[in-house]
Amino acid sequence: MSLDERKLEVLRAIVEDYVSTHEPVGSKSLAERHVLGVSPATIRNDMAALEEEGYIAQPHTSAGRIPTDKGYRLFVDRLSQVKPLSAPERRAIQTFLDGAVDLDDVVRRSVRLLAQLTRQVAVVQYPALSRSAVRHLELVHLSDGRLLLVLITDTGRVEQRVVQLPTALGEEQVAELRTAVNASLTGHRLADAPAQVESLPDSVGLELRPVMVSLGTVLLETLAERSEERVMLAGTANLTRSALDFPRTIHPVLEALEEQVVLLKLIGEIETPSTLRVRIGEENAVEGLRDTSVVSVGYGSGEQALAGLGVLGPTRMDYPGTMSAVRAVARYVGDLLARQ
Amino acid sequence: MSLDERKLEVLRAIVEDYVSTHEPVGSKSLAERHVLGVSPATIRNDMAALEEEGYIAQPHTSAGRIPTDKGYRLFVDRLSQVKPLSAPERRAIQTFLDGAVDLDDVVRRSVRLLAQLTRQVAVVQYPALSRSAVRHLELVHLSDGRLLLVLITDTGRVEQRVVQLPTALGEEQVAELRTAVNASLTGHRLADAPAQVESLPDSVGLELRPVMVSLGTVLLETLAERSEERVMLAGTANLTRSALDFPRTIHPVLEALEEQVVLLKLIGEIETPSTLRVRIGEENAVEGLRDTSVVSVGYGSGEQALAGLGVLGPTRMDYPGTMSAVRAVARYVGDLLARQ
DNA sequence: ATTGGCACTCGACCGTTACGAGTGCCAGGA
DNA sequence: TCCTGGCACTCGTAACGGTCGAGTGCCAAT
Repeated sequence: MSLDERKLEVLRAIVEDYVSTHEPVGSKSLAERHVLGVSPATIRNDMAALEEEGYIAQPHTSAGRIPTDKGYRLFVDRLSQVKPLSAPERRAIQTFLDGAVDLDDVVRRSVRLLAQLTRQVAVVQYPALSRSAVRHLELVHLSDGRLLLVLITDTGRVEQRVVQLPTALGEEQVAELRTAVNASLTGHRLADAPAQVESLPDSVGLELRPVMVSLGTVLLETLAERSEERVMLAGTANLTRSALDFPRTIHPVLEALEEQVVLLKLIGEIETPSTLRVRIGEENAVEGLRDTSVVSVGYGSGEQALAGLGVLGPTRMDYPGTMSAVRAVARYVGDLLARQ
Repeated sequence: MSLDERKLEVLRAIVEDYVSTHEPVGSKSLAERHVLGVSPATIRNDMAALEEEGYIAQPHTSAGRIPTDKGYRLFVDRLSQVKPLSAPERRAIQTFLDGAVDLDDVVRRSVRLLAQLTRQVAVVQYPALSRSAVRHLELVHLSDGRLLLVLITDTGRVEQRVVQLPTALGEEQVAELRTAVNASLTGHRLADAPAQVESLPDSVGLELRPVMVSLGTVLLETLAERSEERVMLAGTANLTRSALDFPRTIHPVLEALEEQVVLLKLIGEIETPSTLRVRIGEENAVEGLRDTSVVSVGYGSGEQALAGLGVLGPTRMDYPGTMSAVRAVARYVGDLLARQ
């Protein structure tokens, strides 16, 4: 039970060495590479204790020790201090992101940046519709009794859906609809949309009410279906940099990454920005991601996060470095979107 | 030089066996599994000739033969007949694609479908802007002297860019701009946009001309930058299904797939629809895709292709099956977009 | 032109051995 | 009580050597 100061120090040393060398670490090399002030024999005793407690394990009898998920967890919680980024790194982030011309570009640039900085797989979620506000709603009249509904949010997201009309419309009627919809929704958060949509039909002439109803339905549908759905991925190739990272193959990992739902589970579900979350190995409920860790965080300007972003890599990753990179990128992206 | 009928038959048998077993094929097993009417010894002679001509090769002395890129090429050009899809497959494609609600959805569904049908990596390019026509242009006035330009094409693609205004504008002025821009561009193909944009400034009042100029500039920029740029990928996990498929690792392949430019080179550059193109191994100019083949085709309703789609897999792939799946999906997608 | 026979090549497989990194334990010392 | 050097032990890896067999090329006979 008792993990005194030195044992923790030994665990830290094991994690650090294992992360950098990718090989089980033994008592002798530990004593050489770190200033622990004791002999290998003493370290061996500590290691035996750490193994007893489940923080480290031996791949086989005559090998050194590697950290377990539990060991990494302790390391992340108590032993690591967030490594600040270097000045050039900060500058690189800034200049790279500042060049973005629209939301797509922001997301694309940040996900690439994150992949490059951490040398891992990066995931960035688009700002959730429900947490954005309506900037403008546009109705475009298509040829045959159909209407294209274009929704533009204050974070720059654009969603479109075709609405099948119950009756054909004239241009002036479309204009009336457009005015009414914008009057009641522009500036409002989309989370409040259901209430607003409720009262929409009352704002137009009698003969337009059925049209307004189907418009409202489609709007709510879009909100429900696409609310959190979009994510962007980069750096998949980083998974294969060192073949030793994954016991069997990376197949299950790639499969998991193809599932949007899974990605959203990993990155999403974030309420307040800038609270880093680290999920290590088995802590990922997803089968197939048992040998990976996920570092994620919410981004956004205000109190509430707009969406999440993060990084996925082998359990054996550089946690301090990854954590600081993820946090830094999230901050910049949040600021950037606030300035839009 | 002379490749008589039987030698071709032997080559076909070798390709078919190698594709299905993934192992070098020898003369004896060839004689057993195929009705060639001759003894293994004769086949050996033919194989020696085929090797002499460069159509097959031996991994090492005491092994069977495998096809070379040149061998696959001959197979694709002269020996394979496109395998028609089964009725259930056709139906599956139809029902799966018909459920799409907008362009994003169409692309997402087709790329997944293609990956699933071929069990390989699928790539679908968004309809090229330059080959689409303008359905509507919307201008949304942002707070501080900026304008959001939203471009909607007849294929359902939506692009947006923020325009930095030289001077602040009133709502009526924005309306004037909107009317003018739509009047001159709606219905026109975007390939003709440069000419149209030229004359835009003349269509509005004097004081709006500088604004119109910057608007035109941004429009052309968007066209240039994003014209062909967007693609969607699926089925990356299929690369790892059989570890034997790639001599070293799939790392270079994954890296190549991360580069949009590379993907566009593979899938794009297509003028007429429904002409299948097969690029085998070394024929891909891209370093890192030397062990893969790409089957691609243009899709679109009319004479000219809107964009391309295709599939990437190990050189040792089921060419007839892949080719028919790619062609079928392209047809359905083309029809679907024409119906929009 | 085709075929059966035959000698040859060479990678895959398997058991043996040697090596060495790393461990656990123990007895002696601070 | 805690630390340390010494030592026997374990076990995975690498290297070696021998066998096996699939597959070949060649040749003489049909």
